[in-house]
Amino acid sequence: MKKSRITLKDLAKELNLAPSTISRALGDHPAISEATKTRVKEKAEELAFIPNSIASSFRRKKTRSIGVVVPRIDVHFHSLVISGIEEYAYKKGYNVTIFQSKDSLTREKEITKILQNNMVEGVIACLAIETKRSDHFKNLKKIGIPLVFYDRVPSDFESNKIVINDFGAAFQATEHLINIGCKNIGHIAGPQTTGIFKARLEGYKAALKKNGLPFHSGLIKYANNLSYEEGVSCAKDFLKYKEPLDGIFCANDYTAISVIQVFQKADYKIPDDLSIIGFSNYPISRIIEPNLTTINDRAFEMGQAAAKLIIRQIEDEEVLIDSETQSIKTELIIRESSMKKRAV
Amino acid sequence: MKKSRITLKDLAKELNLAPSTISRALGDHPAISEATKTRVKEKAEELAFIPNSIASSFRRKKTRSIGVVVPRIDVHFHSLVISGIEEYAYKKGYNVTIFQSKDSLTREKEITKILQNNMVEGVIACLAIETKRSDHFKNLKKIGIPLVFYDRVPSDFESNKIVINDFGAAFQATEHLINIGCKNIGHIAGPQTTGIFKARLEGYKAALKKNGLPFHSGLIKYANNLSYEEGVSCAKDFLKYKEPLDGIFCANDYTAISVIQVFQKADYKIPDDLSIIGFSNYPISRIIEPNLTTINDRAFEMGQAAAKLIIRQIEDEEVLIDSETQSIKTELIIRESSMKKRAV
DNA sequence: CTGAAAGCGCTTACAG
DNA sequence: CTGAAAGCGCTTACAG
Repeated sequence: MKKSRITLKDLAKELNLAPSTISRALGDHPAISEATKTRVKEKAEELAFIPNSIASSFRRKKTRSIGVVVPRIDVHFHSLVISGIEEYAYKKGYNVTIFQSKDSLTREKEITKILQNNMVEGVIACLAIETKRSDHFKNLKKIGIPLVFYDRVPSDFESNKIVINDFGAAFQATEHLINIGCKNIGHIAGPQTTGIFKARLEGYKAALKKNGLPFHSGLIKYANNLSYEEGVSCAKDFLKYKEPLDGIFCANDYTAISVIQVFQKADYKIPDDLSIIGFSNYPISRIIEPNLTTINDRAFEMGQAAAKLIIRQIEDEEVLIDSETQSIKTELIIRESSMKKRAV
Repeated sequence: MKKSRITLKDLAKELNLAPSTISRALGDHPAISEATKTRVKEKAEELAFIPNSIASSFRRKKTRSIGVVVPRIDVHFHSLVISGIEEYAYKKGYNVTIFQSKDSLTREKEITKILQNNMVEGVIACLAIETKRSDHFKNLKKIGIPLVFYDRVPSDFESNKIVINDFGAAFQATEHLINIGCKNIGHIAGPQTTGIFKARLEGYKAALKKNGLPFHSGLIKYANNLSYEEGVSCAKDFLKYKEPLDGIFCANDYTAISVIQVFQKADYKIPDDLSIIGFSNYPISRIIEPNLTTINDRAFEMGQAAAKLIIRQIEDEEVLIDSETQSIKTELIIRESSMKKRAV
């Protein structure tokens, strides 16, 4: 199947030059005369010479390739992050190789093992849900492969991180509900073993406290996967709460949509009777009726920032910074589900 | 930054064996004694030896890596396909490197150029919308890199393809509308320069014809991107059609959801007054109310099939098949938006 | 401005 | 069952 391809040496023979000269001419080395460069490049074009980048990578010990480990590619948030990574990496001449942990610790360990084999110059990762301790990533760091985490980041060792201010975003969302007049505000929370969901819950609580609103544990429902179905069941629980809620802040968009639908069926007017806010700005949030107020978590920008940081780490000879955390600015997108001011 | 790593040679010296023996022991070569294998493997473990896979790739001329070119990673359909590719490739020990054409022909050409440099052993691609002629992919084929297309496949040369039967799926969807009693059935069509959307339109027409329903050009609206917004505008046009429609088959889910919403606002009961079918089974289709009847296009399975086919092509020494087209079975998922039988 | 030479870390055909 | 040797296709320090 494979045809044998033209090499530098072939080109050299053809032109009566040394392979080293060809290599330098093609690489626009300043010491080579313009005349030679032109000759070489024309011949290369003519013979359809394509440099063997594997040989080059091997020789230089640089693959210009970065590895990305995500829980699942088909989760919209991650596909946006990957898109941002690819976008920036492509501009800088880097390849992006993707692995899915499927949220399995075992698989994540396998992947980090594979990634040690010199294939990639840097790794960007979001931890699997199952992952509590991240020693397997420490191994990568130990052999000198730069590492950047995003979203779910390790808490058990210092590393580069791209995050958003989950606490602040949740605080802002909750305070927005308070500002439009909500008094009984519920929260659908994600698994509290994951830092980001813990922070969202804390932000919610802090906003209540700051504004002198009472807090009852019954105002919080926990959803392990924050799935649409779990959202439905949380919303039904909220319906049974001792006094009617007038605001609900949800840790993601899917559960927020469940709340809209369940309360609409119970003859609540949204946003008049109940205001709802989600998190992530999924495409569905601007399609559902009423449109959903939500937090833009800027997944694409997170990906770009991660790529930028990892490439800087790869290319900087002297890295003086041991680790770096970048917090990406979020944005509260106010839509119909929290529009109306209510009488106070 | 980079620490210098242990090599085969280091291991060899340590154990007083030849590098070739180490290489074979680690690779479980049958000629090596069990005793030696054990010694070598233990030492390798002890010194945390990791084979340099770039050196190995270079030597063997095999990278165990496949390139994937998609229009956009963050389009759910493609992220599902990629997920399927990664899933199968991972099991087989292949890496997946991703490129986004952003639906730009120029960028797609750049990418195919990059892919010629020996980095990948095979390429899976979905053509950019802009791409009409695919000579740039022919170059890959010419230098012996196996190629598999999915979804948007080239019409100007023979190649391996993973597709669905768009004609048949559209036919089935339309006939389902007819079977539940619809008489005036509209269609929101995608750009007719793309084969799959043409086939969906043809399938729609064929079903009308077979069942003796009249066809008027006013029953078809064209949407270039099949975006939600375009869907809204098509739906508004349908509202003005000379007689009321009782069924609409849409070339994707987003436009179908627009139709649901626009007609609901015009006081249509769905599905009683109007039945609606989408295409692709996006997550939103089971969340929107009423739930959307749609075609499961099995994107994940397409990805798996593409990966399987490309790996077979890479590994088979003697390829007797010049090109192969696999058609993945689709499924009509009947939900609320087309549930009700109507009086005939 | 150009060339000869060494070598990156593996693998494999050949020899014993 | 093990080893010596050659070589994959580049790049680069050194020499002239």
